[in-house]
Amino acid sequence: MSATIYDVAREAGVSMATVSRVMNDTAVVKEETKKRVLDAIAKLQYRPNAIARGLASKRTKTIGVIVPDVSAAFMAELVRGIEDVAHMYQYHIILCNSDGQVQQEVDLIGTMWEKQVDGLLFMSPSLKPEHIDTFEQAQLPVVLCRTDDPEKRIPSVNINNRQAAADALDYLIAKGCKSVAYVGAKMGERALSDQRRQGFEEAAVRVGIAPSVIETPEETYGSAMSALHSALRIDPPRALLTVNDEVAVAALHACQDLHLRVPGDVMVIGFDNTKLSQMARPELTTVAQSMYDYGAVAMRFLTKLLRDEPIATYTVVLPHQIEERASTQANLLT
Amino acid sequence: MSATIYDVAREAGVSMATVSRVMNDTAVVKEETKKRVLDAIAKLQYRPNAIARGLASKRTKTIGVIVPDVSAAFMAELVRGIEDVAHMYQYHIILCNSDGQVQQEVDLIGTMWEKQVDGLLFMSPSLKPEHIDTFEQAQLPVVLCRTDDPEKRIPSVNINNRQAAADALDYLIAKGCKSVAYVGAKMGERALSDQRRQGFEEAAVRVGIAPSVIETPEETYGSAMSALHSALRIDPPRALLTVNDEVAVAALHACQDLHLRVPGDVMVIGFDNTKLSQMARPELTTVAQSMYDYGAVAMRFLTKLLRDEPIATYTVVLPHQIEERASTQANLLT
DNA sequence: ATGAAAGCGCTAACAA
DNA sequence: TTGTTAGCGCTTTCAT
Repeated sequence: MSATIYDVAREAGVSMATVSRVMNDTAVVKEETKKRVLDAIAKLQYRPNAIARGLASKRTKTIGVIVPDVSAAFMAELVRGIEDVAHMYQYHIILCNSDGQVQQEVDLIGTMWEKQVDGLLFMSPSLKPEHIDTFEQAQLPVVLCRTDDPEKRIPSVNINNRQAAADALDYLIAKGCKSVAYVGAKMGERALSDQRRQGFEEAAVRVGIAPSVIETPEETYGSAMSALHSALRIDPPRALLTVNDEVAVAALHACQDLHLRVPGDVMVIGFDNTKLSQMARPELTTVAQSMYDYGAVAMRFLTKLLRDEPIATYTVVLPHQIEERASTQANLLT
Repeated sequence: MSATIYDVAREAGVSMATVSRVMNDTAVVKEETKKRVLDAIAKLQYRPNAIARGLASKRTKTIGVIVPDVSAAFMAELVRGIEDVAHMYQYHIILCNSDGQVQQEVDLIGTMWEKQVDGLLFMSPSLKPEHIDTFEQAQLPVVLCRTDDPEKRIPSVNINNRQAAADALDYLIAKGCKSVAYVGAKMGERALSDQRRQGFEEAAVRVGIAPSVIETPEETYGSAMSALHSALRIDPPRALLTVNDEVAVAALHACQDLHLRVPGDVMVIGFDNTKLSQMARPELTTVAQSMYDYGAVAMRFLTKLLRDEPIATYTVVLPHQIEERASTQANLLT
């Protein structure tokens, strides 16, 4: 058995309260006593039991992180951002994958509650009433990350996906593209990918071009590849705006296969600015938002909530900008 | 405040011991009593406090996972494998990033100990004596994953990197390549990338070709790209065997830039079979090992340790095989 | 089959 | 400045 606070107290000839005090720096302790305690701690190789601590103090210094799937490259970057900031503030994270399934998500929120996490970072393709109910029931500080709550009931960190898609379209129009197609899947009604598509469609109407959409079963490389192969065969648009970088790379390759040059014949613009966008040939122009920052900001937001720091807004909107690379660098206007 | 076991006991008109019994199924309880307890639980929306449970039972159903960096695509896949199996066995994971720094790793092992995790999954570029000491001190069941312990002191799950690199070389030789260069960084002495390089060098000597190595500062796309640009300019080898898929994609593009055709002029073979290998053009031949399985097997191994299940071997060696794709599909022999 | 009671290792009043 | 003493919400003997 390893040493307890009681062993340290005895070794140092003080009470356990004093040991607790020097460990947590929660009250002034005489220098000399403090030294004795520290020595005892070192001698016994004492490590406080975080579980006991959690039970007594009702704070566990751990936060729950629920994501659809860490193995998606951009999610991993985002989680890294979360973990780094958590570490800065001495928090640990319990990571769970939900596969975006509501029942699974609800269950996980429940278990996080049982685990007495101090707070929750929640990511989901789209927020449902069940989620809200469970949050309420668990009485847990929650920050949504990359997950939109149209009614703004829960604090959240997002980008303006509608605007971002519109910006991307404007950019392509300015480049001289007369026709643009959006490439993405049809997810739930409020899903992130839907917002991007809507942003595109609205902007298309605004600038007076047809809001044509190439639908892919899933938003992955393979799925997009087959959808694009058939879609691009006849009358390909001048530009492709894709829901994410992975689909954009599929677009790049589909064009190649059909002997359409990028950017000469077709321009391609991705979304998310993942590492992938720089590992493609031609390099990919993409709507940039640092995934790492996304996670970092969300976690920082949660620490503010947990430490009762003043908060300017409960609905953080992160900036986005277009990262211009080779896949759109051609001048069609001349 | 939410309900406690005591509230449930009172509501059901039984003692808390009985409530505990029905929750944990740890002794026979009369059907009728059980029903009363279950009803009370439902009525009060009772959720057991996992922290209190952990303190009393000394088991937290939590395992620590220490990785160099989740944001590396293959690590994320591996972590997903861990989490899925953990979930199957009702464990949760606390995920930490160490950036592969020994001090950081030692600190994390310590905090995981404080957190009373039931076990540890440890990944590191190379195992140092400090790690072993800390494991011993923490008295924690540990499984190394993708981390070699040459002395076999700690249970581990690995592939045979030496053999895998040798196999890759043999494959290229059989394809008719007369010269092959290895591309990778010089990491620590026992690092995984070093084992791959050594396997290559030994095999090269065996088959009688020069063991030429192209060294990259880091094993990333950008870093490899610049190293390759200068290295391939004069007298490029017939084939490139790279330390991982990311570097392999860099190799693909570097060749392209220098007007070397792949696989016609230079064959390229990667390592790890990440999603990336299928998203490259030409698609990448690679030494395959499912990263997901890597994590899943390691976690399953740990559960065996924790449940005292019989264990066949403490040093699990996962199989690998060459996944043949376009980047090596040319016949040089005719 | 059920209950009573003693911890698990710590924090946080409250005293002194 | 330090010590005493209750708990925190459970599990787990030991009785009954």
